[in-house]
Amino acid sequence: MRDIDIAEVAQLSGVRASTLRFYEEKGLIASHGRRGLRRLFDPAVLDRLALIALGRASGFSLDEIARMFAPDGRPRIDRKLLAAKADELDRTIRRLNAMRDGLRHAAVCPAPSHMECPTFRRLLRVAAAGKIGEKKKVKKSRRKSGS
Amino acid sequence: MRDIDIAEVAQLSGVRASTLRFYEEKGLIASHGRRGLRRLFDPAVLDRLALIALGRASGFSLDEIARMFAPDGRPRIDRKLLAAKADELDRTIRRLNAMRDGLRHAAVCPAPSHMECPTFRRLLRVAAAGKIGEKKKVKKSRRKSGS
DNA sequence: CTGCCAGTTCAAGTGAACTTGAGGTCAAGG
DNA sequence: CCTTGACCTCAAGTTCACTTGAACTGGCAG
Repeated sequence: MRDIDIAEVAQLSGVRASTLRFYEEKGLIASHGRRGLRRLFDPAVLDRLALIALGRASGFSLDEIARMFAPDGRPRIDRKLLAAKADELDRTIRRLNAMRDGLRHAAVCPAPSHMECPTFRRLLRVAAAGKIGEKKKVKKSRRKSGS
Repeated sequence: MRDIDIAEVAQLSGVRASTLRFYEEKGLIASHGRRGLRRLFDPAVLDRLALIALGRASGFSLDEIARMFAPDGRPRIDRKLLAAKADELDRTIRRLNAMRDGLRHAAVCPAPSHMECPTFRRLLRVAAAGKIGEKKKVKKSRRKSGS
């Protein structure tokens, strides 16, 4: 099963063909040849896509991810950068934990209005602090698979 | 100290004036009047901004946040929605934890290439799974206060 | 009274990450 | 051989969350 076409890559990875073309244009992935005009990919592109997904999920931009690949295409990830991202992620996780606890509480809070609940107000302070301090946010993509 | 102007709100909240106008236009906040043409805000707008920050930080879009306020302006947050968001956040956190561990490991991994490291490959599978499953991502904002 | 400057409006621009549309091509099946 | 349909290219469009620019206004200091 050497060389799979874009439809298959899309199928196997869950990434749209248009996105795959976009990624190729950006230099994030490479097609290995063509059959007629159809791109042919090495199955290893699937690993690469997973790596891209990983990077995105960890807060890297596509450009940052692109920079992680050596010109030759093999991942050459800067370990210092990695450690820094891990730390950043750690801080994000801590804030998210506070958020989740706050939300969870607010969901069952007996106070008539959330504003009257001390726990909720504390959460608010956390949110505000995060915002003023370093402002980090989570964003879910709006595409397919409704939760 | 009744009624503060936009510059003060910006100062106190860390939110730019342009953003405040944008939020007002979107119906997320309201100015209570004007002195000349300058908007005057009730200091309570600061709570509201914190609430907005909280929402953003928890993954709500501005539109979703807007829908959380009753027409009269008081927050009328759906507890079920809150619980759902908390659960979502929880899943995100779990994935982020895996990411962080993976990054952390990759940063110190002795394997010559990350691709040859089983731990890194496991991380890749987590990333791919998350991606195909529900695809959630974290994004940091690019504004002020360099990390 | 006059000018300044921080505020105002409205439209347009930005950047990230894609998606969509129009028009074209080609390998395979009937 | 000819149609078909999946893929191609390239440009433009979309969404989100703001920011920026140009032109204007008006309260307050001097």
